[in-house]
Amino acid sequence: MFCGRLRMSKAYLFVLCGITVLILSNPRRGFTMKGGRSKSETKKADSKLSVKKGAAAASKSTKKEKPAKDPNKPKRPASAFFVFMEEFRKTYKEKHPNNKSVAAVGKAGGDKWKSLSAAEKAPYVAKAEKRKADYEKTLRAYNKKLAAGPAEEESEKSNSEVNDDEDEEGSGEDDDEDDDEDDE
DNA sequence: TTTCTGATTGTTGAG
DNA sequence: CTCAACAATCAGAAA
Repeated sequence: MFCGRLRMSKAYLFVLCGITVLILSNPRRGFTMKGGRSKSETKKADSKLSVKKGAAAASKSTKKEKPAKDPNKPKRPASAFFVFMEEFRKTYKEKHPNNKSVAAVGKAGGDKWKSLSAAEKAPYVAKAEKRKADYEKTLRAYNKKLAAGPAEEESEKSNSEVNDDEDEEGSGEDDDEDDDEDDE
């Protein structure tokens, strides 16, 4: 505590090591304001204060490495838990409108999630899978774009670009197959 | 003003 | 196979 926040995130390390990178972080406000992702990760080590920081710090110490942050880079698909959370958050907010801690919602959500049965998780998992499929498609377009020409600044002309040959949305949206839950 | 932090679990990516 | 990072959220805290 004397040091205040020792747990500096990647961006912070950059600042300490080189301010150059920080400058690059400025323009990103248009894309994602929340650059800082949580670092709680696995609680196995119970290391809320370190883990990723330690490794990152070591790396940075030797040499500053840029994580190549691409604005076009597709974000990872939300897992079933996150899908469930989206809805859970609404419910929780109604019950606790005064709550402002995301941590509280997270805890409650996690607890509730564990309380759910496989059958109950089924719909969420199904949705998550769908998201994953979409993610793959997006990632594919992203890769292609990189191959096409990542260094292209200023689009001179509207390029239709991403449309890849290949399937174009043929998926039947409602794939609600019977859920024969196989719970053990 | 802008960026980071917290807390949850799951999934993905890299080693 | 295993570990680590990151996915959303939202208001507050810090620089």
